[in-house]
Amino acid sequence: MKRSPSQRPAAVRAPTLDDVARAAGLSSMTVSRALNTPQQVRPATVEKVMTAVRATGYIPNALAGGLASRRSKLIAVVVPQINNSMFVDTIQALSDELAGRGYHMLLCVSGYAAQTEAELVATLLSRRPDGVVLTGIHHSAELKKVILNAAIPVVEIWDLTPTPLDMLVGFSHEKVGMATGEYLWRKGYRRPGLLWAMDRRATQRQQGLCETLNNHGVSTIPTVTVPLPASLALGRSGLRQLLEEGEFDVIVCSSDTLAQGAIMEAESRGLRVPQDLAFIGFGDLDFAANNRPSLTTVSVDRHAIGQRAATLLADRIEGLDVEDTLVDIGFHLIERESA
Amino acid sequence: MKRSPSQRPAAVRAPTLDDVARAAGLSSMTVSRALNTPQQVRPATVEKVMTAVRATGYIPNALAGGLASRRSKLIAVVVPQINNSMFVDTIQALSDELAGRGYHMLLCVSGYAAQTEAELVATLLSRRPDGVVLTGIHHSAELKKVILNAAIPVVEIWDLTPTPLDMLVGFSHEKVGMATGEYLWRKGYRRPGLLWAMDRRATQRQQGLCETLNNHGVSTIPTVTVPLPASLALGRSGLRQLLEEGEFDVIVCSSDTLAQGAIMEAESRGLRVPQDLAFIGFGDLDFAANNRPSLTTVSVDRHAIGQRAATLLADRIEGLDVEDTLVDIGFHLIERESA
DNA sequence: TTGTACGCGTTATCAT
DNA sequence: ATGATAACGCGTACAA
Repeated sequence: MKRSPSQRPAAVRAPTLDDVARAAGLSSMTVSRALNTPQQVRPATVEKVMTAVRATGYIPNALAGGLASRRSKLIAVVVPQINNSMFVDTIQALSDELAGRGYHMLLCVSGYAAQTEAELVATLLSRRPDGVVLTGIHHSAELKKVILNAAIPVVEIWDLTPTPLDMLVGFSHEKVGMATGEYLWRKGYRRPGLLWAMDRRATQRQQGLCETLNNHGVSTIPTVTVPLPASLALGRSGLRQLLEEGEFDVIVCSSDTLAQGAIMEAESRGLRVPQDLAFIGFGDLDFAANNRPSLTTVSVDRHAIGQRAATLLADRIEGLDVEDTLVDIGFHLIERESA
Repeated sequence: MKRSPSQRPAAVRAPTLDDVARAAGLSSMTVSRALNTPQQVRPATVEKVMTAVRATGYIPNALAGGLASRRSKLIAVVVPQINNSMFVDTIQALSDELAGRGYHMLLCVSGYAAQTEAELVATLLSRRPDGVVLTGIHHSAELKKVILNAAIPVVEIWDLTPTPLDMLVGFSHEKVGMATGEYLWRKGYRRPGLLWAMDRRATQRQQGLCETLNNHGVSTIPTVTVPLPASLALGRSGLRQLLEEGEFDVIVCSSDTLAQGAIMEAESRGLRVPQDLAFIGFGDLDFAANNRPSLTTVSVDRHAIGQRAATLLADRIEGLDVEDTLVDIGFHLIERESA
C-alpha cells in the first residue's frame, strides 16, 4: 500500500530478481544464489525463494546473467547445410548432449562458402558463446584469426587434420577413399566411374580413391560431377551422363543419395545390380541396409561425432580434464549386395 | 605512449565500444551509432570508426546490447525432432530467412513430450528471444501461460487451428486425411490397412481418413502403429505385421518413409505394386517422385512453412503490418504409380 | 552530428 | 548464510 496505489508495473515489464527478492523479503543476491547454487543457501530460504519465483512468474534474464558472469551457456554451431542427411544426425546428437548439460544451441548455416563462414562466425561471436562447433577444417585466414583471438573453445567436426584450431572430432576422408579403392580392386572391379558431388570433403575422398586405383594401374577414371545438394534426381541424371562417356563395371558415388538415384536409373534401364553394374556409396543412410539390392557403403557414426563434440566442448568449458582433443571417430566399409 | 607502457590489456579482455571510441578519438555513443545506424553519422566519422574497429578487432557484445535495447535479435525454435525429413526442410528455410533479416536461431528439441516442451520454452525465454516458433498447436497449460505472460510474438507451425496462441503457419491434417480417403474411395480401394506412427498430427490425419472411409461404408480399418521415429525398417516390419492380420488392397502410411519401407517389404515378397497391393504415403520426400513405382503421396510445402513463419515473426517484431497471421499453407495429393 | 548520464538485470567480490 | 556494492558493455533519452 505504500507504493503507487493502483499501478501494476510488474505486468508491463518482466519481473526481475529484485521483484522476487522483494516478494521473498530477501536481497536479490540471495535469490540469485538460491537459483544458481542452492547448496550455498539454507533450505528454508530456498523454499521462500521458490515460492516467490512462482508467485511473480519470474524468468531469469540470461542476457544480464551472461553479461555479468561472462558465461553464456550458449554454443554456436556452424554447418554447411541443415537438410543434409549426414549432418542432421550430428546436429541432433549435439543438441541432445548440449541440452543435457544445460547449454543452448545457436545454429547457423554457412552454405559451403568460406567467406560466408567467416562473416557468420563473427556475428555469432557477438553472442559471446562459450564454445563453437565448426564443420570441416578449411577456414579462411580471417576466421582463424578471429576465433583464435577470441580464445574460445572450438571443435571442428567431420574431418581430420593433425593441426586443428583447437579440438576436433572427425575421420579421414582420404582414408575412406583409399579403403574404397582397395575394396573395389580386391573385388575385381577394373573399370570404375565416379559420380561425385563437389564439396571439399568429397574431393578428399576422391583423391584417396584415385590414388589407390592408380597405384593398382587403373589410370583413367571417368568422373561426372554434380552440384550440391545431392539428390536422387542428380543421381539419375548423373548416371545417364556417365553411361554416355564409357563402359563401367562399378560406379562409385560420393553419397548414398547419389548412389540410390543412380541405382534407380540403372534398374529402369534394365541393368542388373551388381552383375551388370555395381554401385558403392558413402554414408550408410537408412535405406542402404534396407534397399534391394542393399547398398555397399561406408558407415560413419554421425551421432557419435555430435555427442563427442558436445562432450569435449562442455568438459573444456567447465574446466574438466579433456584427455583426447583430437578424436578420430573412424569409419567402416560395409559390404552388402550392390558391390 | 601516455598509457601504461608495455601492457596490452586488450589482449586479455575483449575490446569494448569504449576501446574503439578511444582509438578513434570519439565517444562510445558515436561508435555505437556508426555501427548500428550509420546514416545518423557523418561518413568521415564512420570511416574513422571502421578503421578503429579493424585496428582493435572489436566484436560487439550482443548480450550487453540486448540487455540495453531489450531486443535480442534471437528467435527460439522448438521442434519435436531435428533429424526428421519433414521438419528439417522447414528448419533450413527458417534459418535462411531469419539470417537474411539479421536474426539468429536458437534451436531446441522437445522430443514429442508436452511437459518437456514447457520446460524448454521456459529456459528459452530466459534468453529473451524476440520471437518463438513452436511446432504444433497442442501445448501444456503451463506453456501457454508462460508464453502469453511473456507477451512475445509466437508462430505455431505444421498444424492448423482457429485459435492459435498468436500467429500460425500450417495446414489441416484432418483435411489431408479426408482428401486421402476420398481419393482412395474414388480409385476403388475398399480394403485399406493403416501403417501409422504415433504422433499427434498423424493421429489427426488418421481421424480424417477413417471418418471419410466410414462415411463411404468402410468400417473396419486394421491398423498397425509404430513408434517414432519412423524408419524403413519399421515400414517393413509394420507391413509384415499388417499382412498377418488380414487382406488389403491398399496400405495407407503416415509417412513416405514408412511407405518406402513397406513397399520394399512388399516387393521382396513378390507382391506387385500397385496391382497386388497399393501404397500411399505422406510428405512427398525426394524419393517419392523418383522411386519405381513412384509413390502417390501428399505434398506439403515444408520450405514455405519455414519461410512464412520467419517472415511473419520478423515483420511483427519490426512493427510492420502483418496482414494474415493465420496462414493455411495447404497441401496437394499427388497421384503417381503406387496407388 | 556528437556527447553525457543513466539504466538494463544479473553476478563477483568483499563484508558481515 | 546473507547482504551491499560495484562492475559487465551497451543503448535510450536528452542535451549541446
